[in-house]
Amino acid sequence: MGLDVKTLGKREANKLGRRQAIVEIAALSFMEHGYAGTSMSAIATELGGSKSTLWGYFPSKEDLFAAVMDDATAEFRAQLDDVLAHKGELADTVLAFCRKFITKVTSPDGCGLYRLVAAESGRFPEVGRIFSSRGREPVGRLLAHYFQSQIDAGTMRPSDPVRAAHMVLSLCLGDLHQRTLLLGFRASPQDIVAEAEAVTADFLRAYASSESAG
Amino acid sequence: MGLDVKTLGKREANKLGRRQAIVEIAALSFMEHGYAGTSMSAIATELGGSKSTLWGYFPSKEDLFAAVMDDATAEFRAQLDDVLAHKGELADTVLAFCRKFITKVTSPDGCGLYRLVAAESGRFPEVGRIFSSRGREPVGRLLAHYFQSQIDAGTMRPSDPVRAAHMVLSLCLGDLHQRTLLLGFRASPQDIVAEAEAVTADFLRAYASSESAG
DNA sequence: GAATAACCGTACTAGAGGGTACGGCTTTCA
DNA sequence: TGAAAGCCGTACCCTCTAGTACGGTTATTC
Repeated sequence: MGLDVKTLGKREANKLGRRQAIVEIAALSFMEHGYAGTSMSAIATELGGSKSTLWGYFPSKEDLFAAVMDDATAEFRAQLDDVLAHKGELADTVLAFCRKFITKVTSPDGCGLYRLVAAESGRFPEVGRIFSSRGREPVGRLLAHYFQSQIDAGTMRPSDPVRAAHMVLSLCLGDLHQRTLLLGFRASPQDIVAEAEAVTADFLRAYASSESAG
Repeated sequence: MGLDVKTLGKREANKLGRRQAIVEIAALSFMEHGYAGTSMSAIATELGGSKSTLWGYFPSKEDLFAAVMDDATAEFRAQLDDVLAHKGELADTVLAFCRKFITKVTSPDGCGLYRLVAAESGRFPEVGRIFSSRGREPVGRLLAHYFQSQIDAGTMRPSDPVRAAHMVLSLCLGDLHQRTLLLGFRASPQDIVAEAEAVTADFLRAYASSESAG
């Protein structure tokens, strides 16, 4: 928010820091054990504090979970906004986007978050809603907007930019992501680059304008 | 296995039937509430029987879960094998495959299974392994094999059939699947057909041989 | 230096969960 | 017809969990 730590007293600053620490510990625990598998007592223990303190910050397990989701999606969105900020050649931009995106969805963090969301979005509809509204949807919109500009510029053939964006996003959630999710595979930077190049190639074959296609 | 119900006494037949009933009830419960969120007592209650009976069939919750996974993946694989059995025109076959596949991954069953697997494969590596080894991998192999035959026949351009298969599978786990998974969206048959046609179109643009491309 | 906000540890309630034990009823099967 | 397998209901044990209560301790603030 608009608050600067410097304008706060030590008490308030410590409180904010402590809250953040709780959220981060809880996020790890939720990602590792799921919602039902995570106990408040365990969080309090790992935090080092007492249960009273924990309940002082979050009046219930559900509130803590909501705070974790808020925190994680905000960070997710910030990173992806950043990825899409720069512009350059179509192939280079798409490749860079895919690298960043695949890196995220094959990282332990991203994978854990995806697991958590997939598991709980059935029981807690707002979990999926928050994740979708702050993750996939805005990223898809930005990507589609970028593609529209490329279509106008003639580097992409006339087509539906929204579908093109969906294609790239789906391809980025491909083999590497599935193997990470299901088999615990640890993708190397080389793996990620290779997959990003494959995705970019598939995309260019389907959507690049004929004169610029390889 | 190779056993025929007719060769069994009533006792054995009843026992098998009862076991199957338990597995099906447990599957629903696991898909709806997750592993940790499912209680053995609840399963026993829904089964109509007593806890003793339940423990008589499965000595622990983990054993029951494993049985559920085995059952679900076997059915999954059988259905997908069936889908890939017929052959015809490239575009028609791919479209039919996509329709079946997308129908499955946007069905409540398929979605629940995917949720369950995604959630538990972190804690139980064998869950993801079983699912992968009997779902995505054999399907990918069959699809790649089919694509190789099409490449040989000249209807697909020379390319890596494995990557082409990955592309189709990834695209089928696209927008519709994500919306079902995260937002509880109920896809209509029309939605599924539209997505299948879009996937097929993207695939053909990227992999059809130039003379047969539209 | 005193009021106070935050923290700690611990002990507690109340409930739910996995898993066990047991005595009696029903069905199969020889 | 009678043994045995299977099923049922219930009461039970032990552990874990969410959440509460409370008295003492540290750090901030005025």
